[in-house]
Amino acid sequence: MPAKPARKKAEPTLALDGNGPIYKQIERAVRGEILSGRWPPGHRIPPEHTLLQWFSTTRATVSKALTKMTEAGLLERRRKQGTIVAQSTESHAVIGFLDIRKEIEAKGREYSYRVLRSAKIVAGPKTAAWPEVPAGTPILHLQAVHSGFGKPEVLEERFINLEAAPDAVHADFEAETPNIWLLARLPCTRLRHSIKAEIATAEQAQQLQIPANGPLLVSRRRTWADALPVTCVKLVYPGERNEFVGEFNPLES
Amino acid sequence: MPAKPARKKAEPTLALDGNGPIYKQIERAVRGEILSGRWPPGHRIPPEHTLLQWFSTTRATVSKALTKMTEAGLLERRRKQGTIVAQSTESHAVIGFLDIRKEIEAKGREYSYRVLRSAKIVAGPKTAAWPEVPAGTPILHLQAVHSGFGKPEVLEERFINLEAAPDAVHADFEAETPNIWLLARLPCTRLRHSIKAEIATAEQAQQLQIPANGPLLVSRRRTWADALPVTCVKLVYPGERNEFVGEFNPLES
DNA sequence: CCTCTCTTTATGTGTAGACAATAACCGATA
DNA sequence: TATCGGTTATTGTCTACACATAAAGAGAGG
Repeated sequence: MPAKPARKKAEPTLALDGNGPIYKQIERAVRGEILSGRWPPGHRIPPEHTLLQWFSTTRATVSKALTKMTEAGLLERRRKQGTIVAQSTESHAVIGFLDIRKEIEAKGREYSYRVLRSAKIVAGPKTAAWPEVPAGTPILHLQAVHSGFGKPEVLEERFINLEAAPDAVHADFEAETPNIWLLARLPCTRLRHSIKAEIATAEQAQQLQIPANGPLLVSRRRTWADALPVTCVKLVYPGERNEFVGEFNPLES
Repeated sequence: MPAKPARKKAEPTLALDGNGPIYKQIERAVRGEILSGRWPPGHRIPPEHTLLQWFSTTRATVSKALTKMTEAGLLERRRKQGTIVAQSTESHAVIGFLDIRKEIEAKGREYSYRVLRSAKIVAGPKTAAWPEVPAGTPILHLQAVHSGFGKPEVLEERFINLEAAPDAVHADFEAETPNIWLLARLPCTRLRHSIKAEIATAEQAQQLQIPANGPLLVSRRRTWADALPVTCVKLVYPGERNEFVGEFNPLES
């Protein structure tokens, strides 16, 4: 005798849209709840067991969708506790740091790289920006300009740890930029970078062919191969002409 | 009659290290080959079928490891064609863009947020930095200062689309910064930001209490909720005192 | 009241196998 | 030779199930 089903939960039981793989449909459905605010930050979403019934699929598929969203920072999952909507939707952003050659060529300009100075030194006061190398370490000190159509675009000042890359003294960096040369030889297992703004010195302004005291965007990067410091590079961009742009789309991937 | 086995491949058949989940061990093993240069960019790695034999596991597990690395940009996979090591080992980096309040409080300073100006305007020449809103859209225009111990740290100029967030006119942004306020109400589905260097105007220098013509780091962000532009914000940091730092460890996750 | 243990819930990881989709490859044919 | 078509290798997605692991909660014993 079928008595009144006595609404068990009255939850709307999300629906799939039939587009593409099931795990992506689940992702869209859940994301829709979050983005619409129906599932606010901190909300505990139904457990996998419930979702697999709503969507008539298996745990592996539901889990794949939720795990992906967790990696994207949209959800937080804990055993026993369940899955909750993450608190901070915005946290960090990705910025493109392409190969400078590609950057310049992408603007349709002919690329050239010219080494202004190349000297073998030892770590000391000159490498103050690179505190990780012990004083006395042999270092290759490079100063160079990246240009497009002969017009200087970026200044580069680089230190290369010759204990990590002894061959660097013989390399032809006008044929292959140090960045590329190093990457091809030594794995980069750690990278640290920073960005700041500075005012152009007279020398920099002249080298970049910009007015004196103009703004500069300075990017400094240090890389390691395992525990061994490999290189420290300072890239100087004219502030007026350059902008680092990043785009982040929480909806995808 | 067992003839000489005639070395089939002589491939070293990578080994697992026994630490943690199998798929992570596979990840480390493969990453090791890539970072060491033994598998250079463009190299075709053994198909899943081979790897699952090397590692005595199943396709699902191998696939999980490789798919994860693909999402991280280390590999490229195509049906039938196989899996190859991605060309650009270095491509982009993550930069922390935390809540300014947290940034300042992390330095141990007492945070305060003061609204300098708040005006209801319509989109037009004043919102040139925000081309996505059609002219005539009602906009809330805010100017504010983030301070630590009373000392100005960051200038903020913000536009809020009142069609997206009509309540913003009544919000008390000194109690809750616009960033937090908006995030709690509207989902951010797309975010676009850029960084550039500028020279402080007299007014900015005075507001930030820095010398005139000093360097500034300018970050501009625009966000969308689905297709609807929500806010456009320009954050101005004194270049001397601030640095955006990011750390990236290709070995993890 | 506190602490310990047991149970329960939910996610984390793994196995085994299936079919689908894609694109390279190879052979047959015009 | 060039093109068409079938075969095959490889990844993409899914089902179904199993056991491991973390943590909350309940109950027993002090």
